[in-house]
Amino acid sequence: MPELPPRNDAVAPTLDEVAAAAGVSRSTASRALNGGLRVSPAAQAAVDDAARLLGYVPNRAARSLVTRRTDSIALVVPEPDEHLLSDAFIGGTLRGVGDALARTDLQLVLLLARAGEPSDRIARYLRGGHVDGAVITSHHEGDDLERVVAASSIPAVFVGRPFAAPRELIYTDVDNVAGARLAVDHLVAGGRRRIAHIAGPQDMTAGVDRLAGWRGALADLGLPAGALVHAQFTAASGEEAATALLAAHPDVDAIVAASDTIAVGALRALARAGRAVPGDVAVVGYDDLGAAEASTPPLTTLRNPVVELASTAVAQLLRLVEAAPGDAPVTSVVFPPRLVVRGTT
Amino acid sequence: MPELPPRNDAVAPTLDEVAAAAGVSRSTASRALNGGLRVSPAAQAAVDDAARLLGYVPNRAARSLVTRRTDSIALVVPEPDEHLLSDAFIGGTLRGVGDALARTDLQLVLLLARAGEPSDRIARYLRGGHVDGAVITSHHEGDDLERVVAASSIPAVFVGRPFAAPRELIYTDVDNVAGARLAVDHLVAGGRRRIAHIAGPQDMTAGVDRLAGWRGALADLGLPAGALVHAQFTAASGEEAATALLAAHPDVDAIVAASDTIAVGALRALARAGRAVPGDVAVVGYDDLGAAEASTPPLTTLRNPVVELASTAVAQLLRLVEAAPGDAPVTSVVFPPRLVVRGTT
DNA sequence: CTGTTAGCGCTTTCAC
DNA sequence: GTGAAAGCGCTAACAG
Repeated sequence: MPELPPRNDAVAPTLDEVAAAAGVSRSTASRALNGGLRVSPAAQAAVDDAARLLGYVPNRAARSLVTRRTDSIALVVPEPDEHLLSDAFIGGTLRGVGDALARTDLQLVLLLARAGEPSDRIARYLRGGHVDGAVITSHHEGDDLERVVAASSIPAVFVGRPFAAPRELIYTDVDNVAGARLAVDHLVAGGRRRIAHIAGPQDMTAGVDRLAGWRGALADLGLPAGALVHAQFTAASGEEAATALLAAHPDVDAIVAASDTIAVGALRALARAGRAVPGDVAVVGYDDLGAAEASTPPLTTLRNPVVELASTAVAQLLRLVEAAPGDAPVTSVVFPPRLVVRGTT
Repeated sequence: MPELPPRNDAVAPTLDEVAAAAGVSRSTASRALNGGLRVSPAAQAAVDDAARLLGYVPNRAARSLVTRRTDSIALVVPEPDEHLLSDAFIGGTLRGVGDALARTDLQLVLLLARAGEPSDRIARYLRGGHVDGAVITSHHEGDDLERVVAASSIPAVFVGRPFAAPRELIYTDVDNVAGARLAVDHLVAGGRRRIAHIAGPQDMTAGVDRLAGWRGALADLGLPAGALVHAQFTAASGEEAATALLAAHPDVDAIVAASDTIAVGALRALARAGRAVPGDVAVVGYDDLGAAEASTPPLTTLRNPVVELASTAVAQLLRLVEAAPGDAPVTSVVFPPRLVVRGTT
């Protein structure tokens, strides 16, 4: 039975103490603790016991100083606006990230941009080598994260297609173009012909792609270009946009909204205008993150698999981080859209 | 003009390189970079320039190895369940934390419990000294975080009153007891007398306190003990509970729900039962995190200031971390409740 | 005000 | 299989 050194409770035990307790050298203790390559069973057992007894937890700072790995990845949220934080987006994303990290012992560092602050701070952090990689979510055109990532050598995966250099930047996304087409097809199959779109912000590819899908579907079906208005991803903005839409185009019989929040606002505008849903006007939302199901009537919508998007992003990132020179290249992943039919169509 | 060493782009520049570029010793460079105490203006300028030119970013691992500070705090989410992640809770919490961290250069490490996993991993992490402090949110009775925190010396602040040792554990919370009383008072003022409660989970103090407030208010007002059912913090559970409630007590004229999600479910049950709201039955929710305003009709509710709760928790934590022996003790902070009257009362 | 000198705790050659 | 020694990048005495 090895002699145990006095336990200093205020300070975490060091590897030296574990080694001493186990009666081996620090090197052997280190090896034993890190997979046990070239360690005798006896030494291994002694070290394991000592570590457990002492409640040893390796000092990550010391380790990463020498390994040059931090065993942590960053989740970057460049614009924590109302939309992102109050919707279920961030929650779903966290769950996905958590799931993907579950089998690892990586830590998650959250990098939230601060209101009105250039992404400079985040860029410095990322290139400072403080994390092994980054998942970047809620990315807007104009914040220079794309450039930073492309320029630096930090492994990174975007959640949601970035604007530029799609060949070089890796991302996960749902096929927003196909999703919007699905919405139009569904509405047309339901007999609608005057299908309007309330587009989302065009500084996010989700907004751009959904608009493109709606437009493309109408064109492909030989339908006239529908009415188009723009909105932010909020109910208030959606309500306002829908009100304007109804005023300018009283004959619309369907609305494809760029998000469920927008659709909920549209529903309100329709109610105020005395239009029955789906009797007079059908509505399709986008995201299915809770608001769609909770709305009255429940929204027909397109599923945005944010949990899967996030967990896949982390999985790809880990591949990127671990990549050896000869490995198959890590690729972007695009999920197919799925229509969820409820009460508004 | 100091000679610049060749810039090695693959590796971040070290303090030595900055010092060499500035023509000073490493210590002087270090001092200059850390507030510039006892550094000549000339040296300071030279170091600043060199650091900027080289794009120097201090290595946190190396720094924290010697300072014994990590310059990061943890946000602990012991049970990232459906409720927490899909509601606006986590988003609001993140915003609050982000706000409070804005003036610091502390990093945020997110510790998410994994499904079915004992909080052991989190406990080890916290006592491993990997963070300077922790904010613990969504804490349930039974996860041993309280014990861990009380036993270890890690500075910690709970968001939401913990169960045990309230004297020793610091927290921020809204006064949930007073909030529920406010709800009852409001309903009574509106002429209601048969006021039921759909209680939340009793393994969270929010659920316990809201129940206590409802019960206490009825007693104080000399009203008979109202009908009581239990639910999880979800709409589906709330609907189920409300259905049972209406079956067992058809004469209720008001419901105090332990959360807005529960209230939304109750609204559905009432609609299905053909009871007009607020005509036949008034409903008060709790939280006002978006669901209340979005519901049809909009819910009267009690505001749960999650953003403030979180930012205050961080503020108190920073005080705790920085505390010098003689300082005034850091205390818990309890916010008064605020009733938001909308369409259901 | 400045430089020299020691480490912080850990992994990793490199001999044995 | 094991230990000795070196060093990751940084800060903090301590002399000067």
